[in-house]
Amino acid sequence: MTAHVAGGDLSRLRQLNADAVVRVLRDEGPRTLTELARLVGLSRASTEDVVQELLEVGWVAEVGPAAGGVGRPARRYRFRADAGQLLGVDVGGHKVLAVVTDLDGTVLHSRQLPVTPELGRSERLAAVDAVVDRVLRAAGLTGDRLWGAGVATTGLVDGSGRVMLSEALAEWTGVDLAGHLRDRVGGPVRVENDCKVAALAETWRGVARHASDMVFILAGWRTGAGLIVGGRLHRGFGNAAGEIGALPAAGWQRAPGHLRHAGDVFAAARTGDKAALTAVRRYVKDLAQGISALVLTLDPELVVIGGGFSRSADVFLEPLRAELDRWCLRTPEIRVSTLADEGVALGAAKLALDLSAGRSYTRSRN
Amino acid sequence: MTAHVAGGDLSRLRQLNADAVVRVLRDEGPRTLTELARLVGLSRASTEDVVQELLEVGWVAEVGPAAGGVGRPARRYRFRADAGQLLGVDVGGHKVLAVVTDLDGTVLHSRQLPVTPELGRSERLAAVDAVVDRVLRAAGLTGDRLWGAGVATTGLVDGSGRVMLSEALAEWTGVDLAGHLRDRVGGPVRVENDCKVAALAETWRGVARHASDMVFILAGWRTGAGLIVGGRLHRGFGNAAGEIGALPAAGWQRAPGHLRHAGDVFAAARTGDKAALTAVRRYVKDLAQGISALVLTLDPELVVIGGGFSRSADVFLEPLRAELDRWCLRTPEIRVSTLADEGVALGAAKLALDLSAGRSYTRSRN
DNA sequence: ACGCCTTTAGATGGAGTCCTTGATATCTCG
DNA sequence: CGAGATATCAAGGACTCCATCTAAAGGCGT
Repeated sequence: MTAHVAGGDLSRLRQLNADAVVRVLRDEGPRTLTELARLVGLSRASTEDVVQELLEVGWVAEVGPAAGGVGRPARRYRFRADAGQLLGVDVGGHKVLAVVTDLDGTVLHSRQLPVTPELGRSERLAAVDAVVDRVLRAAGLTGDRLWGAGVATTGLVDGSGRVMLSEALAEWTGVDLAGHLRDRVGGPVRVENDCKVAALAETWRGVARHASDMVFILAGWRTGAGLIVGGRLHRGFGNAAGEIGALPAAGWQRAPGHLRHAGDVFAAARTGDKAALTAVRRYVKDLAQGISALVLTLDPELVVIGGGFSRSADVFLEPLRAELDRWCLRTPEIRVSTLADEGVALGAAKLALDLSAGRSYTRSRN
Repeated sequence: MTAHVAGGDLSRLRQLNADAVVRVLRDEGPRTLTELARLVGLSRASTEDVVQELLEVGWVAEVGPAAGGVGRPARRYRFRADAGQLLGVDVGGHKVLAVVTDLDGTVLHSRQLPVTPELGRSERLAAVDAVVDRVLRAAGLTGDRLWGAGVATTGLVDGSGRVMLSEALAEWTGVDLAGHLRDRVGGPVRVENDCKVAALAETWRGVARHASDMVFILAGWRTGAGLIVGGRLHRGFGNAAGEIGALPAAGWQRAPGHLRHAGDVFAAARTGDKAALTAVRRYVKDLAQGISALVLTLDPELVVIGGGFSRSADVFLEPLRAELDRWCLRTPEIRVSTLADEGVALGAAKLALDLSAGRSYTRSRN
């Protein structure tokens, strides 16, 4: 058992207060000292001291005072999202995508390469290297300047960053992705399943920003899920949480198969094509079985639909809602992801950010 | 959004350290100052100061020094479980059970009354009053001496302690249980679903003490589940987490029906009775569908079987394990609850304890 | 332009908590 | 009975937070 948040030194208190200040500035935007003091619950004097230290270390910066208002103009401070950069990599079957983001999750640079599911292990790793190389060059960064890197890929991933099982990608089981990346970037590296980090991305920058219990559905030619429980990514004891597709009653294995016959089924369905509509209906029926199992288990506030099919959500969202109503005690709100192709990579960057949390807020003493 | 653990006052630091000391003494048993200091990470002098304060306030007590050993004998301190008492009430269909426990969850007194599912609302409430009355009298306590009270009952319960929906108990939907109890006991009162609190009890005093992700199954004439996720009870957005029985593929509604025909099916199955074995097999099959949906969703470390049938677990545990192996990616460890009839009431007491957490550790400054 | 009002900036002293160091106390072992 | 080991107790110093006071910097009315 690790030590909880078990008190400690005086410096720990300062750490907590600095963390609170940073969090407020990050979440609420630029604030004056007086506002900050009220929001974090410290006295003005102490807040000033904390901010002074954060200024020196580079976590915050001063912005021009707000115009208007009575009294002496207050200095205003903002979170310095540009204080560090994060790398997020999405290693998929059909593309490898890497992004460099700032600490707020704004994508600064993005590069990708097309690949195929059949590609061999070393070729895929080479593609990863190439994409990381390019995006770092575009950002004008070397790997050791990064605060951290996150990698997302399909399949089960173990705690050390090794791919334990990947059915969709050739020669991918057993790859030590974290080890591979660690040689190329400084800072910590973490590998995680793509559905899981996509869920992270939705709570960070997506449509689930204020949900503490959320189910993310990756809807595409593969189907998967990522769970946010109690505000945190839920991995499960063996990192296999959310793998409801294994349940035969949840027809996630066969679900996308219904869509395979026509060319662009969704477009056809939009025009009223009977066969396409039937295919979509079948797809939704299978998909809904799995989602309702997840929803009944967790009773989330929100279900977010992402993945490749999400851009056609207008076609199947209503049928899905109706189908869920049949099974769920309380059908949660359903929203469609707006993060497009970058969702997974963005979530990987968030993984990196969480990893580098607890970076020192305090100036090192002499 | 509530304020996280957002730093604050100096006194907050003392609070955290006192909390750490109390937790260590509670979890690890009596310790000397030197051991305590190492375990909580404070200096010896500071630890001494904290313990001194806890002694004055009554959270800890001194015990005789350990015999043997070289050097000056160290004073030893223990957590004072008897510093407060908790009330836990289990309002079920067939019995109403109330316990008074100490802060460690040791049951000091226990009283129960038989009831029937058909009993009217006011009669059931009268039974609750009677049982609470008796157990308090047995403990020599008045209601206002209690630190808190927890109540568990079947059905969905809302945040304010009102029963939103109960199908098993007559006239029970809409009862304001918390309000009813609040008139009779001092301290905070909380109401929760019985499966959920039974899960709590298992992590407190049962077989799941060190599991942070656990699925509790209440197996009886009703079937239900309670979830521990990330070390905490997971309630869900609408307090309906774990209601997987609503999924038709999980045959939890009909599962116990298979057992209804024979008298004591489990006893018969134990003797090799064919019909009984078939009934049990069918029961297990239905039960396993629901459990595997929960397990695939959460990937818990542990599944705990409780409820009335758990005393016959020897008959169905192996078939259940085998059935789960068919569906689960990784079948978790399965254990049988040892808390017997008192599990739910004990969990209710834990509910009360969590409620009164954050009670002051510090002497009030004049 | 000048003074008044309001709000913030910056400085000072005090209180609370923790740490380090050293002196003293008590037990075991030889 | 002394040496060694370990614990208790006390004093001084460092760090963090708070309350309070004075100075500064704007807007606004005259």
